[in-house]
Amino acid sequence: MKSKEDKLSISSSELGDYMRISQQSASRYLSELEGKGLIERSREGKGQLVKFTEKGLNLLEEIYLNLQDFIEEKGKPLVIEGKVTSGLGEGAYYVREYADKLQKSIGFFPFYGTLNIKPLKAHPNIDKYTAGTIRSFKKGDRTFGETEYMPVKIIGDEWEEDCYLILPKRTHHIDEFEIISRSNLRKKFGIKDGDLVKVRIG
Amino acid sequence: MKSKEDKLSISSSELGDYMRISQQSASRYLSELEGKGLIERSREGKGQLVKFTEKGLNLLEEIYLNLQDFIEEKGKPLVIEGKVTSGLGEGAYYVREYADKLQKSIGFFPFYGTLNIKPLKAHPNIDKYTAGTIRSFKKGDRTFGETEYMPVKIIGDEWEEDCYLILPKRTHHIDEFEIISRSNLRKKFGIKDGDLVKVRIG
DNA sequence: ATTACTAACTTTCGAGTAT
DNA sequence: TATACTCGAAAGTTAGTAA
Repeated sequence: MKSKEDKLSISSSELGDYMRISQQSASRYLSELEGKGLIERSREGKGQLVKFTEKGLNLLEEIYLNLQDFIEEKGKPLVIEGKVTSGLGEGAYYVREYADKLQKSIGFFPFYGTLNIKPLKAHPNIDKYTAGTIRSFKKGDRTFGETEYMPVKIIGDEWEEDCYLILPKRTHHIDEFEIISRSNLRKKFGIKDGDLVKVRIG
Repeated sequence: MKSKEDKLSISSSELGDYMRISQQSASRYLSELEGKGLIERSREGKGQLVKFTEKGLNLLEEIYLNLQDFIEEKGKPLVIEGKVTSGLGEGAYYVREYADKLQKSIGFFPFYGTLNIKPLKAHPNIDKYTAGTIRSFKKGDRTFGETEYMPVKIIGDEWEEDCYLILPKRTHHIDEFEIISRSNLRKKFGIKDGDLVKVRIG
């Protein structure tokens, strides 16, 4: 397998030997990876052809980028490209509830809405860029969960704006960024769903 | 943890939350990693300070380099720097036994000895550069195991030489390269133990 | 607060096989 | 030859605690 696009012809016992596990476990591993949609298989007379799916390659790349981020000590900021989406439309409600706490943390009173951005590809984990945390709190009988935030620059075709990215601690790994801003960016810059923007972190 | 040299202050329950496992398992993981010499710990009042050891960082780097090799489709050859060592001194004996088979495979009759080279740092797995295999065989009651080989260039300060690297399939992962050559390289170039050389593969 | 032991409980593994 | 199922054994996980 010289290229990541290649198919690999391997039998379950060869894989077992290579991994120093039994043929049975190797067979089971392959079938689990297939079940998770990470690889595709096709039976051959002797052995089977195995190749990564798009999803599998993305997972590998995510792991790779996380390691890269850790091992190569770059001062370079992280720039992630993504597509503007509508999210769940709850942004406005939550920002309203968190607004006064946000103001204390980030220094401005937020626009009642979020810009949701879905990254186009795998990217390293951004947790470590966290600048601060808003502790969980109650209003009446409703509990609002802990949320981290970090400064980011949102970059469009002909504009850019300093904003904050919020990272609710509970709903980890939806992989959609929620951006808090001073004003309505959709109106200010004429942004609409599907537009490509960059998020510069750090 | 912004740098790989940093210590991380974390409690076993924080780690458990982060990994979505129990506090007990997080504690066990840390203690296993410590047992394997991959991390160092020191108890703090609240939590513990954790940092990677040299060995741990090397393991991470090896994983990283393997992924890099797979994901970034470089045609660049792999160059690994290492130190000449004496190995176990068995080289001469084994080369003698494999000599006629080696001649058929690599096209020249090998010098009865190997140059052993110990890589200075982590490097990607070189299995995929294998050019051919010498099947296991018997001589009298002695069995000689399967061995793979690949062409490499050994590069010293003021010289270089085309050689072959042999990869005995049984004794995987000693992480010392054994080099087969046309003549006695130690004599030819005045190489001695501890000298730095480069191995160019692919 | 911690870390980490013990004792259940749960999951994973692989030898024996079926196909 | 293959792959892959079953099921008893081995390994991993965690609730309950001790320190």
